Amino acid sequence: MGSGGTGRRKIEIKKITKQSSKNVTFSKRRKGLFKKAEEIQSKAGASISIVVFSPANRPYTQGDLSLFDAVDGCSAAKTAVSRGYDAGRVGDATPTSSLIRLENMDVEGCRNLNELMSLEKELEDLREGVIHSEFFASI
Amino acid sequence: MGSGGTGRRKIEIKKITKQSSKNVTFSKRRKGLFKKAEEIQSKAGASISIVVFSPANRPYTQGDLSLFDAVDGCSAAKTAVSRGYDAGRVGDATPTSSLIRLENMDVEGCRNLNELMSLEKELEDLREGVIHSEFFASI
DNA sequence: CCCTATAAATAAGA
DNA sequence: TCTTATTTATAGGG
Repeated sequence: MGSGGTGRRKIEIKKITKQSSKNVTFSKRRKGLFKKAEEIQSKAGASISIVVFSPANRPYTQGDLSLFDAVDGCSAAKTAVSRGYDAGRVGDATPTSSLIRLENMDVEGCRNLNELMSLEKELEDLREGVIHSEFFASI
Repeated sequence: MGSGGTGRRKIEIKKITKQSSKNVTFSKRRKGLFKKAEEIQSKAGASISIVVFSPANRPYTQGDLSLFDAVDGCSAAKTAVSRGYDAGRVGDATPTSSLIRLENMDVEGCRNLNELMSLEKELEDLREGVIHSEFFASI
């Protein structure tokens, strides 16, 4: 024994224990996220779809994924929305694909949605300041 | 005046005030949801994509939407995951489309992913009970 | 899984 | 937009 004593088994246990609590954190927080998503749907009347890839790349989803097709139906708009409101961080799944998609976008077909999104951004900037106005009605 | 006194203007203001606070609720909660999604990504190492349609059908997204393609790449798997882990509530956008998609699924191409998901479900059932095990490592 | 102390989100008021 | 009382989420331990 003495100064060594760091058997293989001890190291293994330490590593796995850390991973285990990381997994617990992921599980609890994913559950919390999905719960909040459901609340927004029921309390505020929104429609939400979520895809979560776990640290081990296991997929979890909530909501009808065809909601994504509503955005997906116009790839350019989809990419634009994603880039406009995104923090830019994606994880390690497919980090550069939105750039690739951007080059193949159908600009003509997306005109209306893009205009909608410009309007959205303007409203987003205005919203906080006029939130109490009695004549501001649509979000 | 008397017992009437409910002028047109008064009714308008009341209606818009209610809608306004509903919008405030939606805005605050959407912000909170996106914040939590970012936390799970940074703290737990997950990858998340979200699409939210506001009560007025305005789209908000977070994350690289191509994550959905990773699921979307196999429609059957996508639908299966959605149905397996979903609460079943979708809002009012396209409530039945996942059933439609199910009929067009490419079963052969999805074999591996479907197997993965069966395994996932088994693990999901087991996970809570063995979460403290030193040899249970992957979520 | 449950419990609970602490931290975070949020609804309402101004 | 800011503040705050209250509700809700979560980390850590059992």
